[in-house]
Amino acid sequence: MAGRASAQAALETRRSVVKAAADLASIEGLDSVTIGRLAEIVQMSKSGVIGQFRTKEALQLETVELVFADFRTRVWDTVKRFPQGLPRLLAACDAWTEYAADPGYPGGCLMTQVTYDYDGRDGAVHERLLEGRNQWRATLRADLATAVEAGDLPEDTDVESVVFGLESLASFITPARLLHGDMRAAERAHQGMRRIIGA
Amino acid sequence: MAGRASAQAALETRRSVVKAAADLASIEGLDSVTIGRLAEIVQMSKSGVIGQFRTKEALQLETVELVFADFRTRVWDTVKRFPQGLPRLLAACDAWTEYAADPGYPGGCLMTQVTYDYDGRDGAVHERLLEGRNQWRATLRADLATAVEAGDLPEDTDVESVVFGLESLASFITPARLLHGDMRAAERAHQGMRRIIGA
DNA sequence: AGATTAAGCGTACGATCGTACGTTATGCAA
DNA sequence: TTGCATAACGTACGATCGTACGCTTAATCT
Repeated sequence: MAGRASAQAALETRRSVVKAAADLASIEGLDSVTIGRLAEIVQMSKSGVIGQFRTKEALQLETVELVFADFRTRVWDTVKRFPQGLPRLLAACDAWTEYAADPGYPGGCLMTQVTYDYDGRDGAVHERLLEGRNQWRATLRADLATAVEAGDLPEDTDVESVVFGLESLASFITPARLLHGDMRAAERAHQGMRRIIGA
Repeated sequence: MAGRASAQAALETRRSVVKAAADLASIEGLDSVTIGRLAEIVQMSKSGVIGQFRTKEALQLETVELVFADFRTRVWDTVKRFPQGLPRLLAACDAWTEYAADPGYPGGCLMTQVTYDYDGRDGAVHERLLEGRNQWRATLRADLATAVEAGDLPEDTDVESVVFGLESLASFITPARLLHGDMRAAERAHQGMRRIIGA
């Protein structure tokens, strides 16, 4: 069935391609995702796939956007109603570890995968990734600062190091699960987070 | 200069290829390393490069072997003289974070890179990686168990979760440095490790 | 109804991928 | 000194890569 000019159907096509790209990327890395393999998965021609995005980098960027959207939905949306400070921080630890343990992608948490894939590269994906992660870091920092001000955390709390620790623990859930077969990775990460926060 | 049959010279060639592969892999991932690019770097023909290893997977495995050798030299060899238990564990934290911060590869710690690249894949590299990492984990577990027995750590220490925490923190040094530009990532990891251990 | 727009297809391109093969040149053993 | 093993070469192969182009077809708008 060639050539339905319905903008709505096209949008659905885009989404299915991006979803397939995310699935593949979670296993092999976003940079190893190939137009040809995507075309096979979504049962389209290569030109039909790339035609939606004009360039591969645009497809990668839209995939990253999906990752952020997922993270926002699964983590931020369940936490934003909590009062800023220690309560929201602890709620974030819950939602965050839960998300990393069951991210909805076959190869584990795509946020983690993309982070380690593009940390040492240049380009638009690297830049967008950094921007998105910084937004989350800012939230964590705000919660920590508020918690310290409120007296819920010790005065000498090293905010930057705590943020580092939380991100570390969340990021190791995927390899612990996939490589070492650790099915309790999420709860270990959660336990570590509490210890790092030191509440 | 084609065809020197000196086994010694050939060994040097192998090493230079593997070294180049490690350098490249630290940036783009081991799976993205290409015979052609390696040939360019070491100034050889593609067939000359692959001829040393017969297959690309063999080259990848030998590269992983180099990574383990480096880790052994830089971390294990500097801590193995310490008495098993808390002293060796703390020494390991020092050497480990130091290594991750300055691994000698342009794209950061290759051990980390390979871990996140192959955690969700099948194959010989995945298997070898798991084996190598498990060896290190066994050492950490032994130190923790001894430390608990000796009364240096609390009785209720969750050994497995502490191991998880230490590996997490070490693994996030590279992305913190490369992505977020955090030049103090190693000391943050070190600080976190002490907290996780809870000594 | 006719014109316009755009989704998706098919084909083709130049590059590069990993690997196989035969050749050449060298060092070492007989 | 002759013969053998092998390091490295050059070439070639089939696949696959990302992308460009033109065509067909269907939905939308005048």
